[in-house]
Amino acid sequence: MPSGEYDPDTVEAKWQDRWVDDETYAYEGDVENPDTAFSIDSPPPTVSGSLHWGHVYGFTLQDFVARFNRMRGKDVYFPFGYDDNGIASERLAEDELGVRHQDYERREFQRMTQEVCEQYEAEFTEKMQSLGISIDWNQTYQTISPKTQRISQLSFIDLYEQGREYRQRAPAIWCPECETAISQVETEDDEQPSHFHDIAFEVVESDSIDADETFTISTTRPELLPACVAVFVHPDDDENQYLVGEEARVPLFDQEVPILEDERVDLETGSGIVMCCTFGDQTDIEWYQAHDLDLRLAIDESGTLTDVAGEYAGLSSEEAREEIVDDLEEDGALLDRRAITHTVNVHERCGTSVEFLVKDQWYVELLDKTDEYLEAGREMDWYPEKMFTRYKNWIEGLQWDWSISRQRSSGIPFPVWYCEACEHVVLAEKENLPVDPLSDEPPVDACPECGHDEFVPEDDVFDTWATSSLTPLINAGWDWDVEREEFTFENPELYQFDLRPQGHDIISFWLFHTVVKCYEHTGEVPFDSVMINGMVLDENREKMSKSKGNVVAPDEVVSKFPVDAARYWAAGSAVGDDLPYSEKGLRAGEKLLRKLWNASKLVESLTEDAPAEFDHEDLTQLDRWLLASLDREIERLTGRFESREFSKARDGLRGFFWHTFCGDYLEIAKQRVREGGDASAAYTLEVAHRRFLKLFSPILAHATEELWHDMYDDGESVHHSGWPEPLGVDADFEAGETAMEVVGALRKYKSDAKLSMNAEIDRVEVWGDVSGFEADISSVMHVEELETLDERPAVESVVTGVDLDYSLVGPEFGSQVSAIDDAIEAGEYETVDGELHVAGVELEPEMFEIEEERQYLGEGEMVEAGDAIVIVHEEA
RNA sequence: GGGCUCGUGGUCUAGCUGGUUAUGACGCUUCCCUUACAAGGAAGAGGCCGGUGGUUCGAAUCCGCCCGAGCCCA
Repeated sequence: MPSGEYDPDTVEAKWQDRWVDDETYAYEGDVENPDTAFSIDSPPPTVSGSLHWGHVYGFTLQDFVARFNRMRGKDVYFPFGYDDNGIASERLAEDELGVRHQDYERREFQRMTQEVCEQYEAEFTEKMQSLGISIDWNQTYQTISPKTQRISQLSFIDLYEQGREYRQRAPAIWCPECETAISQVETEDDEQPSHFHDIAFEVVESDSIDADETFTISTTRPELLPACVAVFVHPDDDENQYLVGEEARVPLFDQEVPILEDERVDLETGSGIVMCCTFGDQTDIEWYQAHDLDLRLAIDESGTLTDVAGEYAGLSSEEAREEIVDDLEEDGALLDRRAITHTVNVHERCGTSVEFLVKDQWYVELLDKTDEYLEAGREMDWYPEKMFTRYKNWIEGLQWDWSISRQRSSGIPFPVWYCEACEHVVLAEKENLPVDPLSDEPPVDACPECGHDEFVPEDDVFDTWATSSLTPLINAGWDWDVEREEFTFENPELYQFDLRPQGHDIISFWLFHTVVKCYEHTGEVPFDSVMINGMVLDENREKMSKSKGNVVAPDEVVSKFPVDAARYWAAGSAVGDDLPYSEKGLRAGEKLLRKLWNASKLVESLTEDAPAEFDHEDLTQLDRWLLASLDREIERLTGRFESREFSKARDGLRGFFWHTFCGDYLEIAKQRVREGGDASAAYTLEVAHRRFLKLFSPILAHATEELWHDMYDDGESVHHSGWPEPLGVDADFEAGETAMEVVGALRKYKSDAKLSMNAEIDRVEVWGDVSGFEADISSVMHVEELETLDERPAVESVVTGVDLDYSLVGPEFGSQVSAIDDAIEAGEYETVDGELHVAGVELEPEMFEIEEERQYLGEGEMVEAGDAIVIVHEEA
């Protein structure tokens, strides 16, 4: 029985433990009847040791959907994935164990990583459980596990066999210090001192160019001269326009390269003419792709110059730079050398300037099927709908296929070998997966193409998105059935997934790639619906980031506020909109918890003798009115949960509970029960209260569970108690509304008269239909004698103006509306037979309403109550 | 630089298929200890709906431009 103050610390921890121990949220898994499952494909967070507040927000929104559907009788599949297949966890393992991944066989290092991650995963689990998210803890997976590796490799093989993958040479970002490829997100900008070298290039003699014509190029990297493949001039650069279409001769190395024009030339830097080398920076790569330039690879993996550099081959790039500068000077080609600082791309981990290398890389073909992928996106329901635009724009802006190769030493390997002689691709057998070609043998003894018997293993690994994009397949147990020679699902009833949650920042990567891959593997769009969540901002509406130091730690919040208060906060904005962290929002949640708790204590004390059954026909007007109003609220609320309008669901339910139930109804009902043992009221209180607990349960998961067990059923969780259906009770809504307005008017009267709310009032007259509610009004407002008037009391009405219905007047009279307004303002109008004659036109009765102020001249004091009139008589 | 989204009292928001009185909550002011709750109740103040043009009889709402914020891409 609820008593005293609500103690969330104890209550929440108790239920979190019990939910886990009792497996309250376990997925039953009825494969027979796929319609009962409601499956969620929740993107797994990166295991790096801490969950941030954004995770809490995202998971809480998913939990609203999960709990609502569970209440509606669905068998909810809510899994949890640990994303430990990535750079973050690789580094974690290296740091914790004091090792380098290069020193281990890939599989072994992954086992070590998995072990290190286990501790962090346990922490994740504990934290998620302490947030009360209704995850089924029997359904977890790790992206580094052999099972996931198998699925990733199966995916690769399937796409290859479908002809959706190809291999091509392309630039990769390379750290010469770590001797590894890195992704663009692992680079950062760094200001470094350097030198600008002004170097004279000769123009190759032609019909329009004389033999000794030269121009100047400014570069910080003269060692890249041997890699120069073109020279660029800006289209707006009138002075140098004559060079476009000619050829330039590179000093010292003498290769002749085209002079082209391109808008990406920075006119402000150096001479405004720039050389393009393969590759010095990102722009060089763009030029290479845009202008179909040659490749001249002058620097290798270790930062050493190659044979392309002729006599400089074998030197490090620093050594080569110095020698080349010296030789240029000797030749007279070095016109100037000056110190500058400039921004360079460095590896965030070691600070070394990155190089661009050209590597063979695997691609998933996308560009030929963008229309289909767009259509696939359209087949899903988007919450909110507007976020589909981002998916659409992303697809429409695609310019390259998806590169899935990463030249890293750990990660999930490509299950591929190449024939040493003819480069024929040999794939692993599906039943043998996962494999690592670096340690495992290919499945054939000789090349099926040329018969050669030596193979080169592919040493690249998959881009992590290539694995992250398979979570629906991981969850549904996708696998290759050797007997039947087809792909199968262990839990086919889960696919398509009913809900895919996703942050709006990664729609383009995570969601898009997942849709593409699953669509290609199954021929079906993986998700029935997508729910996009916004970002959590700090209290000043700024993005949370470690460097700003404005990150909110979940632990801190939860130690200060109840988890249910955080859940209340999370329901505070439209899905898809960013939400600022707000302690005020959390406090509002606490207030609601307190209100619910206190109201429940009261209901408990009033319903001890409540009958289990009561014919609804025999309930009093007020009781039927309350239940019928609750019916309406349930319908509204259900619709809002269905359309994932959590904020409206929350505020609507809160308002109804707080004002209508606690404010209007409970005040009356408690007197009826206390003073007369009213069974109708006691029954209604209990029915309504049970329903409120169910309705609040998706949001206030802990408090409702505690109250439910205390008051109604210690055996079953409120979260499995079933969503209430409307009772279909008949009621006179209008009379009920009027009665509540009369009560409100009497409260205002007392407030204005500085009377206490339980002060007695001698006599009240009411004009207006409150039939059936008279006794309720009297008892709650302590009215000795309440009289309803059949006739409108003698009220003197003073016309104060005319209220036009512009939605009718506007279309009818158009430009005359302002004249009508002016005439009314000036009082120049009259009513004739119900019509309003004004400014030379006649308005129909439905177009206007005469506004009047009512003054009561009789005895007692008049209080307005909407359309009703209340007259208070005090004997004094 | 390009695309998308957002901008409403001090704060967070509803409304945004155009209709004149802009919703609710938090905070604030005044009053009320009424035995569920004073962390409650009643009343009240506070917004020219980011700015600026336009469409219209009428714009928070539709359109153009500008400013600011967030995200993605370059």
